[in-house]
Amino acid sequence: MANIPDRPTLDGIEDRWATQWETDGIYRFDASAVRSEVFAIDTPPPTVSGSLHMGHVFSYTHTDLVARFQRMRGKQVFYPMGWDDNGLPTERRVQNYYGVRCDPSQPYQAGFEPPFRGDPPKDHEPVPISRPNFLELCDELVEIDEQIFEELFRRLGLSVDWTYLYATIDERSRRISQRAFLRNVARGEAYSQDAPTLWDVDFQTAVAQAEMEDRDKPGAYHKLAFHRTDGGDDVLIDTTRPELLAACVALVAHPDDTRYRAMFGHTVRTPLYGVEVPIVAHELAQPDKGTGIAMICTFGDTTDVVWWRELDLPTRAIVGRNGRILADPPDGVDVDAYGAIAGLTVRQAQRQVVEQLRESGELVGGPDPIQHPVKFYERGERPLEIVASRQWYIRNGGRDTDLRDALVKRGGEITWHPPHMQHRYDNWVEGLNGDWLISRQRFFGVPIPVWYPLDDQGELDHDRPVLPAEDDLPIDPSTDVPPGYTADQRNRPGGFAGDPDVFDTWATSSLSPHIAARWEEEGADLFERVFPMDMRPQAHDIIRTWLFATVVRSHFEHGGVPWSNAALSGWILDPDRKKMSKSKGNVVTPMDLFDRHGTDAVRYWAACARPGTDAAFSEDQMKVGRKLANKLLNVSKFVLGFGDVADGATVTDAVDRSMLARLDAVITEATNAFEGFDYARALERTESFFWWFCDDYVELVKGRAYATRGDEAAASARVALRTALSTIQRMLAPTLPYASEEAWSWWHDTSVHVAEWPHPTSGDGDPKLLDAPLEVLSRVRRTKTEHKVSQRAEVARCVVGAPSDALAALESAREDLVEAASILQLELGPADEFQCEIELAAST
RNA sequence: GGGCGCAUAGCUCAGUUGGCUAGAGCACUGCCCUUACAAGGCAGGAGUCGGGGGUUCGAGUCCCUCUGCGCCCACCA
Repeated sequence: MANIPDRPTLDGIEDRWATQWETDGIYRFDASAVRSEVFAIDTPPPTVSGSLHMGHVFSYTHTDLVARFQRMRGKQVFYPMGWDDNGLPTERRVQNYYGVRCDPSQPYQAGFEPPFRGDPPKDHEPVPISRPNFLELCDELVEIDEQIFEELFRRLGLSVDWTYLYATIDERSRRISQRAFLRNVARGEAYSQDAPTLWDVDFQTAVAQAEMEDRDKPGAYHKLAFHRTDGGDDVLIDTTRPELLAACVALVAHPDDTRYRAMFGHTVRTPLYGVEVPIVAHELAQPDKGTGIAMICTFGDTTDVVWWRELDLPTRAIVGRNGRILADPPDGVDVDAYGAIAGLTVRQAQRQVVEQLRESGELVGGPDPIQHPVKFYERGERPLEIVASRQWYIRNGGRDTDLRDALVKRGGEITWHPPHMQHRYDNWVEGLNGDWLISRQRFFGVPIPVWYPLDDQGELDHDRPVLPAEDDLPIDPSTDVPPGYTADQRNRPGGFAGDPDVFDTWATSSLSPHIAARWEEEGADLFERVFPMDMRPQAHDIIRTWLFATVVRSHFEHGGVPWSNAALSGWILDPDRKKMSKSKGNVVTPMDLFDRHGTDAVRYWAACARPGTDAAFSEDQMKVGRKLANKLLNVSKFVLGFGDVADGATVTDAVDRSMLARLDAVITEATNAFEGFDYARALERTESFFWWFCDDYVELVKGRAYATRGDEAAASARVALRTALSTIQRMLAPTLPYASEEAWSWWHDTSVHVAEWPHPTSGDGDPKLLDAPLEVLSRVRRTKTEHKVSQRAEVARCVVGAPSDALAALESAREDLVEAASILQLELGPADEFQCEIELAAST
């Protein structure tokens, strides 16, 4: 018997065991394992440009629970970690942290020192710096942030193999991301196109459909009079965007609308600008909206894009990439009227146009305020505009029914936890209305590995992109020179130009299985050992982005799904059921909670939430977890305190066999639950058995175990106690890795986390045998409580009547019962129904 | 407008093919220093299972319907 402390404690065990696990490498993945021996996890790489919050603790714990279970089941668990550090969030953080902004027109400054490191004053005007300088600061800051993340995840006890750490901006990620893209290009799955695109005017980048969200904003209907060229009455239209009047290319009504049917084919002149535009018909026009006839502008919204494309209308763009009205009007637009809005922001332009319309008398109604949904970039502050620009796309079924159907079918090949999350996937894929826009006009990202030839006039030829060889990856087309050219031909007629854009962050993170498993990297055969992976854990709000994008990439590259299971986690809510947010100042830092309650306790709280359900933040629940961990140490001390059992000692007593039979049922249930990713159910069953074991079984057999009735009787109890303890320690190990390891270490040389997950003992005990004796014990306790005496007080006489089955059970537990309840005289007799009379001894 | 989920004790939630008197923890109250544990243990009160209807010998559980809350999606006139 090794070293059981006199006073077991949870204090200090976390540092000790975290260090030991790292030293022993117990979470190392065996890279020689073959696919069938592996359980592979596609860990979500967290965005590092922010602080870690309880949501991270919550969902990453869920994954770790499954990982630990699978490891104990004998699987080689591939459990990598990654940082999603490329992309806009990091850029924004760098701007705010150093007080700079990226301006690609600035020259590079060697040894540049940023004006601030953390919290520039609010009135500080960001210093424009070159792209390379900006990227250096990005690299510097993510390194700091990643260090903090790693410390937290280690403390949380994630059984990650840290040797497989990756970052989405690191060289391997860039190479794999570019390689996969080139394959997509080669197969025709990726293409570039000049087309109307959702555009954020502040970040000045294109935005994908998946990053767009509706926000309810106030707006107003303005009723405008268009003048018929054939001399009829004015045509009245309602619009919320009068500032786009100069971009108007047509009016549109529903083909069946009798009010307007006669006008189709005729033309009107726009107010203010006097442009002649046709009246056209299209089914998307809604007769019940506004006056039933709408103006089509290039481009006011995505419907305008559809009309423009399907009705083959001209283009009159007036909004620039910076969100301001272009300096020069489109052809045919009245120059004087247009001059009043040139250079204004969209908002200013609206006021100006309304003023002009009032003066001209062409504003015949409104503004009438309304609330309506407006499209925003999810991180943006001003409404999205639609501008025409050349962008790269990957096909995703948005323009191709067959592909869409195939991708929906792929979704069906994944097992979803919980199952109803699949609806969100189906819903999203079926509602796609365009291909996946992957290029971004940003800086800190994986460069799009493409150059374009310049013709003799210096015009870009986008139709014949120059691609790098795979062996040369990763490349940066802004500094690297394409094959067949020399550096001095850059941006010269007859030479080449590099694509200035980077990939959207999802375009790289959609390859997380490939990056983690080093797909097609030199000398690596890891990928074949782990792919397709077993589990993709992630939050449900990024089904439409990360999950779907990963399926798309895998579908194209491998013709299959990237993983067999998707486990979706829920949100953390305030105790008052609102989504936790930083702004409300109610965020507690995870480290602080680890310190106050212990990591196991925090993990316990997370483990209590069923997969996919939202959970309330609850320190009370953590206290329960703390109690459980504490109890585990104490009961371990008690059981192990009897010392080693003699060789060959077996469980002979029916009472003990009954307890083990109950335990077997719990093992089976917990195992099945865990196999189905339901860590919460597994814990709940284990935990409730555990408390029953401590409160009832242990109390019942305690005396016998002390050898009050001889060594042979004691041996049965001791063997049973140790068998149960071993099982319980192992079953609690995923949830309480620290306390379980601590208690396990008192009688084992190796870690509980690589111990074998328990199997039922397949004994022949009767699980119901203990019901009647424990009922008597419970009644005795109640009687003592009611009479306000100590539980140690003696029972002078206890008369129990019971049916034959229960009577037999009581007989077999008689000695244990008498001792545990301090019964002086126990009389058992047959009765039709259970009855029990208790007579306390005269007060002591 | 379409889709999905939730509603059980004051609070957080179990309740998996329909089946004894609906459970647990927290909180609350009372008792007990019982040699594993007082950062503990034992015990207690507390619920018209959101409303209504139906199927059934029997419904928290299945069907219909209504209400409330939440999430996802949707062409901004």
